[in-house]
Amino acid sequence: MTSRAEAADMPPGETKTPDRLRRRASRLLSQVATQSDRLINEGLGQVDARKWHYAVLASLQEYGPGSQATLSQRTGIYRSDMVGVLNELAERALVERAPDPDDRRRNVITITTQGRRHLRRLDEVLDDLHDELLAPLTPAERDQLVRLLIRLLDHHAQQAPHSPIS
Amino acid sequence: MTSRAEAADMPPGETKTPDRLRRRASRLLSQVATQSDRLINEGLGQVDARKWHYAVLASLQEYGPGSQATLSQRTGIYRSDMVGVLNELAERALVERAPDPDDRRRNVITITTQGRRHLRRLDEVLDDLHDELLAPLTPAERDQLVRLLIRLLDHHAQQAPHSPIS
DNA sequence: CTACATCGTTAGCCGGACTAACGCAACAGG
DNA sequence: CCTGTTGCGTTAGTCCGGCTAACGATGTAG
Repeated sequence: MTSRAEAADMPPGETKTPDRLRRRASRLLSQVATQSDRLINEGLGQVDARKWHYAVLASLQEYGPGSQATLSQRTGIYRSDMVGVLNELAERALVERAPDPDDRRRNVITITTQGRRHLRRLDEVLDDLHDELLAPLTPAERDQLVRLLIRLLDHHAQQAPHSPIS
Repeated sequence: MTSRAEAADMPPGETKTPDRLRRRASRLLSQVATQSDRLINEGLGQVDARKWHYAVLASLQEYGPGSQATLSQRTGIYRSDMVGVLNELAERALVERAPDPDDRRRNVITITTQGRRHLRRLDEVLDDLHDELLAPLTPAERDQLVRLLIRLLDHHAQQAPHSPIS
């Protein structure tokens, strides 16, 4: 319908553009995302971290302390999974989980000094990993890619379940 | 809670961009891929299909019949999962699975006429879905995105496990 | 006081990527 | 001809990430 004219009525056996498989954005996205995830997970694994650790720590550093629900929205991590992530972070003393005196249902999560140090380390590691991930692209292209993805995300993040901020 | 405490322990002169969470390509990729997957799955679900069906059918149409192992490489679907996909396709008579006389270990998979018709339908559906997925982008930008992703994929697909063609 | 919403937490589902192992067939070399 | 190796299809199952459901404790509104 909304594709390049070519497919209207083709004899059976003829194709439109020869590599539709390769060009379908959905396929590309999921495949590249898979590669990316593998890379990031392996890399972060070597410094005893997971990508969620980064998300939470960065969110804390940039937007300040918050309840688990808040962090959940900021990072896009489900609050059911947030529990485990915060456990891991608390174990490592990168984060402090204290009951909120003003609302005893909540925990206030604060990043510790160690946490900040660790975050800096993770930022370095991630910079390197992204260098590897985006190796074939020039800086301008990397920027372009990021911009495009952000626009897609912003467009779809609205009516998404749980609709995360980032 | 939304206190932009940044200067907290930032070494003077060295300022991180404030929304690193939002700009990390790895995060963007996985988030957009998730949205994309949701969209595609829902859309295809409404015509009793999965994205794997499309991958296999398109591969058959474009590169001709092949063994399951061949299809596996062409589509990136693991051969252990290919079994199930082909079962589904064969149930629907979109594909024929016949033993290869030349090598009795193999099955030769052929697309049927029904399969070709179904593929055309799927292509339409996918065109629409991609229109929705890429809605915020101009045609030029969509193309740019696809190009960038292809380059990333090609770069990483080499040393990947199972290293699929597409 | 009652009804309802929110928070943290636990448990569990589901789909997708991936591995292990099997039986079978093909093939290469002695 | 036998023998070890490799490729094939299949089964089973692991692991992980996104997501739902439900609970007890707490807060809030009528």
